[in-house]
Amino acid sequence: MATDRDSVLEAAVGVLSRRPTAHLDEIARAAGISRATLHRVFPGREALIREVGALGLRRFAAALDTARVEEGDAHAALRRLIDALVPDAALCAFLAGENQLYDDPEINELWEIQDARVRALFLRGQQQGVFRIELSAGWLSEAFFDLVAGVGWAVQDGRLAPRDSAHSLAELFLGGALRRPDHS
Amino acid sequence: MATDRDSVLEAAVGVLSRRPTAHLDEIARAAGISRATLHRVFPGREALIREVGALGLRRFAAALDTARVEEGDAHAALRRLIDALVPDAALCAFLAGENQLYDDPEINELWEIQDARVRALFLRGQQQGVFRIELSAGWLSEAFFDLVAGVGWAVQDGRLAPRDSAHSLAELFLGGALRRPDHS
DNA sequence: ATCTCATGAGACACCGATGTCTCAGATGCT
DNA sequence: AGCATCTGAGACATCGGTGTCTCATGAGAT
Repeated sequence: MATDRDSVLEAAVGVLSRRPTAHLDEIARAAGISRATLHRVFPGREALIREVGALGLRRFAAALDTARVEEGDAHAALRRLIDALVPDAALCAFLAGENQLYDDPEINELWEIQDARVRALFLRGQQQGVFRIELSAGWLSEAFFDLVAGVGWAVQDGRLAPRDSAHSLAELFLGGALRRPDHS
Repeated sequence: MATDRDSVLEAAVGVLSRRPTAHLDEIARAAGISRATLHRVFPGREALIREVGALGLRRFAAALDTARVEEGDAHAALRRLIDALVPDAALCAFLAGENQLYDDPEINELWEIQDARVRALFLRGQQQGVFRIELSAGWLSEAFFDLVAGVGWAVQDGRLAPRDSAHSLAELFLGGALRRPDHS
């Protein structure tokens, strides 16, 4: 039952995204299982971390797919991406904080692919004239991911209501902090 | 010579902001000293981490002071804060990623004070009509810090030029990713 | 030149987390 | 009921990082 593994991974994310050094005891307790069973499902800590990373990247890729980021107006595509990504913001927060994963070439490659898709989205948006061109697509994509991770942390710690998260992220990232003077 | 301690801390930040679990060996090597000397300067790992956090908060507070965030137009104050904060972005990246520090009540209190100053800046800006009021001051302040940390990581990893960092941060955070349609 | 002191290299014990094992109890099926 | 299977609790051994020590080296001072 794949759901079993995934539910354990889900619980692991909840702990690891906040404290990457959490002991296996905590993770097992968070998953509602014993440390012995955790070891039966995942051979060891390293494997668990890798699986969490892989899950995060699968979800990330799935969000890019469901948002159809390669299609249509870049602005609309980014809004779709935000809606698709925010439910997995905690996973993204984990990915952002875990540089240890970058040792694994397989994980690294998957990450590169998804990251390139996001960069391409921003580049396309710049070409379409909807995104600012003074900021590099690389920086836009990186900052976007930083804010997604920030949303994940804030929601987990109760500083941001899950209902507001997508809106807060979209408005800040797209529109910035300054009040639009509009045409005054 | 206090500079000695600080230079070690500086090197420690360079390593710890990227890998909070780095061994003392790496930190010592990064600082150009032996593990033995590192132990002579700081009693242990815990003390070192605490000192790095304290240094980060001192710098953070100093940046808030030099930027005079409590004075004048909130927009201009925030731009001053960005300029003052960006040189220590790596330190902020460390602070953002290190939740273990929050056990220490002294560190925690210092953090609360500085964080409140930033929140107050955004609140004042909202009252002045320069910052958007649809986004809570808390979220603005948190997102701002996330982006500062992101700048720190990006610069450290060479993905963002130090020269561009302040400008990239200010433009994105203040103006958002969308190209201003202005009055078309 | 000699002395003093800081440093680096290495050895060593300690400790905590991990990984593996066994066994008892629970669950589910026939 | 009897059996198979899974799980949790606990007891180990192992390993890696940390903390402490000693000793040799080298720079600087007198």
